[in-house]
Amino acid sequence: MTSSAPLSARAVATRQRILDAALVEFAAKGLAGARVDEIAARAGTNKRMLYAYFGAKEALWLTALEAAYAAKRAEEEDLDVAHLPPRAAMARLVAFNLRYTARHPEFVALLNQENLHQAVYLRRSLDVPALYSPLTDMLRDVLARGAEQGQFRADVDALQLYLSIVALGHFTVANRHTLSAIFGQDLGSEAALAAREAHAVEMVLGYLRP
Amino acid sequence: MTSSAPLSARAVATRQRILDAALVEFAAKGLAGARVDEIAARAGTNKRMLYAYFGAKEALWLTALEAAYAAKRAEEEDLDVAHLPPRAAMARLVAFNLRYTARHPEFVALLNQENLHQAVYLRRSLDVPALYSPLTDMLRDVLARGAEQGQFRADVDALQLYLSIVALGHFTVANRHTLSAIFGQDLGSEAALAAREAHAVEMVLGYLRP
DNA sequence: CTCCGAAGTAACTAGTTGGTTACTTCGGAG
DNA sequence: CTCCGAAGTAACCAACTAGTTACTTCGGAG
Repeated sequence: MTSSAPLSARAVATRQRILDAALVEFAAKGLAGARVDEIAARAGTNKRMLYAYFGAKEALWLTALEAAYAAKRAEEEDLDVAHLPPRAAMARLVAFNLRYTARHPEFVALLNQENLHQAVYLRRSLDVPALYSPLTDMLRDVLARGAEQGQFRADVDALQLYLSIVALGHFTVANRHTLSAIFGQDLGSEAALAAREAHAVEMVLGYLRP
Repeated sequence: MTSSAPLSARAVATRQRILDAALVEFAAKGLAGARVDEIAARAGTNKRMLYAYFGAKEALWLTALEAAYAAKRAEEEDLDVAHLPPRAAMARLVAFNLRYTARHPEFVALLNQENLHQAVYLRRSLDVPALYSPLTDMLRDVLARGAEQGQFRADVDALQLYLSIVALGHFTVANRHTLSAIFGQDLGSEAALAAREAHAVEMVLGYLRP
């Protein structure tokens, strides 16, 4: 069990390096395939300290997962679309989400792994509200404003649309290796991402057309 | 290395039971987390025969993955939309894909795992064309017919649309556990699937509207 | 009934790995 | 400079696991 006393600056730095290294190793190898020695080595520290701070491999996994959710939430909170007209705001939300997953394939990998675990670790998280995406509230607001102004249909299920927006971004990142093996194209290039983003935005806006 | 002589009916049956058991275990635990003893036990056989037929755990993984792709391809080949009007045909393709992944979460799990491996095993497959989905060709045909009849826009990127159709079905299955943990809803119920299907069809058709 | 390959059993090997113990060394605060 | 907690080192343990070996038993074809 980790100490609950406040950590010194040096201790905080070591802990953070372990967490960063864990993110890389868990994203590349999954929980079962990740190696504790490898994480410690990548962090420039040792197993002793890893166990001192995190207690167990599984506890490190959950902390890394929570940190990944928190990082996404923080970027979402910086997203301000309230001042944009509805269509531009919606395009912004779709593009943000697609680009976020493209920039953070490790987040996508962790989600996939946690679903393999049937979200067993996530359910042990004590901070579930922190996992909730502010995107859903922004989406509701933009949908309401769009409908009021006659730019969007009024009968949209916000949860369904949220799932679709996230799906459009998530899927190609999650499957980029098998898709590349089959279609022989690099889906991670800037050109491919730009095409993907344009398509996703058009798809969502096409759906919302009254 | 497995024997290349034709197998007896009994041998074929044992091999198939091992493959079926492997699919379950790999889908639940991933390659690194799966246990060979567990696969053998679930198949009602033993490690000796597993190694006799497959040679190594990784070879079993690739064979299970190829079998999963082949099973999907076989069902896709049974899908006949050529006689349907374009909109109905497109709705059919979208619904088929969404329902296929809902019925086969193990396929989704294997894809996610293979992307974790960066498709290293899939690239060793000697039968890459078998992995190619007939859906893409059907999609091109339906898009062309729809554009000819003025029911679809004419400037659609078929690959982008294919990725989106698959994404709409794949994502909620791939993330059903983390989404349930966060949103507190069972996305696998028939009601949820029906809502998801209706939404996905509307989204694609909305996008295709001229 | 016989025969032989399939199938099964059990022990084994060699290596791996999460986690622990028992120290020594380091680095920053006072 | 001293002190003490952080950090590191190295050996260790116990359990696990992929894969192998050396058999025995089973089951179907002839």
